[in-house]
Amino acid sequence: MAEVIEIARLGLTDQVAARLRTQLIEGRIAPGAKLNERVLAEQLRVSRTPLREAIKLLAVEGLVDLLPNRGAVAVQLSEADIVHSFEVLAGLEALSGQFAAQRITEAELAELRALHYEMLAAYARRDLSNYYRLNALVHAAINAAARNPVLATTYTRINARVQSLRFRTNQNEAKWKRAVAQHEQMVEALAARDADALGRVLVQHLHDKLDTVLALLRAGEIYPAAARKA
Amino acid sequence: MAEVIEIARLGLTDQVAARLRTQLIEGRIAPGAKLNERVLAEQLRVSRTPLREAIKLLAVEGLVDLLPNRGAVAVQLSEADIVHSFEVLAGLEALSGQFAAQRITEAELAELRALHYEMLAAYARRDLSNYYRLNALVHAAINAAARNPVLATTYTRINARVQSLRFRTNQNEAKWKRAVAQHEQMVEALAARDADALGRVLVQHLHDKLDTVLALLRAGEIYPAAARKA
DNA sequence: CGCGCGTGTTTTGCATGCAAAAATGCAACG
DNA sequence: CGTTGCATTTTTGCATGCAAAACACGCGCG
Repeated sequence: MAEVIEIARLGLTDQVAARLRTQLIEGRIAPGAKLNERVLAEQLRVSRTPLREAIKLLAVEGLVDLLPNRGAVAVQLSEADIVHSFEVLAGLEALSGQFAAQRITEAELAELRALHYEMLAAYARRDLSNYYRLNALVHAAINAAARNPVLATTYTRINARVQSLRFRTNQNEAKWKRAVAQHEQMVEALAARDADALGRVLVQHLHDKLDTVLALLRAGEIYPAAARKA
Repeated sequence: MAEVIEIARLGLTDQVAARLRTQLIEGRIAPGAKLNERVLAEQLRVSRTPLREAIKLLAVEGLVDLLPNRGAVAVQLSEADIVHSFEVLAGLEALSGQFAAQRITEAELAELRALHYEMLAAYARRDLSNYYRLNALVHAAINAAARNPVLATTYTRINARVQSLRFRTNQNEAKWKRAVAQHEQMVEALAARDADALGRVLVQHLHDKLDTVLALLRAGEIYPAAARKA
């Protein structure tokens, strides 16, 4: 809270935490993989102390699982974990949407529209990587418009857990089209300041996403049998 | 996630974190107070290493503020922080209520009623401390009935930040009566499995609580001028 | 009298060392 | 051939040591 203004370059612990977080979210450290302190410390060129601190941070964030006296492993979400996470994410997005609908400025709305059109462009080109990037920016813009930092960080933290799963979805053309249509509705609802409509669209959007992820999970495409070591 | 079954006694870091967390929530460490590593390490009879790790955990949880190269201080919530926290808590409670209304069992409902009546007894006796305890148990029971551990821990974590404020409220008879009436409505809505009604009551309940806290804050009764050192 | 500056002290941040717990390998035994 | 027990090795957990940054204080200067 009460964020200090100074830019304060962060300590080693935070740098290490950031690097590991990225690797976990992007799946570069496979779910279920054991995090060996000595090995990671050498890889990252730091001593074990800041590394250990970073790992504990990530444990609080829910990205790694801490086994007492036996180290840490990258979390491997069960189907139930995924459902629970999406349930909360949907609730938080709906909340975010309601606030955003009440609080968004014309300038923010204009920027959101711009992002939306860029996203449509990426969709038209079937440019998946840019689509993802812009998609994330749209949701971030809605969160920003909600003017609630607590909500924003809470959402971000839970979202991080399922981010790696979402990386691998959306090959399906029909679902993609539907997702784009929902984004269209989001912008409309925001323009109309219709909080309830926006909430409904966002919940539905997340629900669809959950379906996609679960389908892939059940098809065994997400956790390919044994998790290899990091 | 994927909680291991073994009871695994926790390490020093977690014990220290738990003790500090309690002290912060109960206000025994005053908001704004600086946390000196050497002093705390002596008080808790541990070396600085597990203490430092614990402090960083609490920073992620939002209970302390970390100033790079200058240690940690117990968070002192601004009015905006409080409003933001309550907005999210209300959203999470509403979500929790919706799930609980759909998923609560008869046995759980019976236990909830029992807790509710115990709470009424404490209210009748103006037994504030038991009222608080039972009040917390009622909300915990609703969270449990929602069958979503992610939601439960998210709620608990954000609630911890404002817990110390809630400790000092409810002297006001009229507001207390209103809070009890709202609890009555919660039980009714749950019995009727009316998710929307429950959600509305919970949101209103939190909103009233926010009003109370803000009133006290503005009266200067919560952060009494200068925060003394720990 | 106020303000900047330099020095000594404190405090944080990180690396390293050491002990305890867990994993591993191996051999003896059923 | 699998299993159990023991010794060795590895790995985690905590304490301590050391360097750098922040702080405190007094002195000189304007």
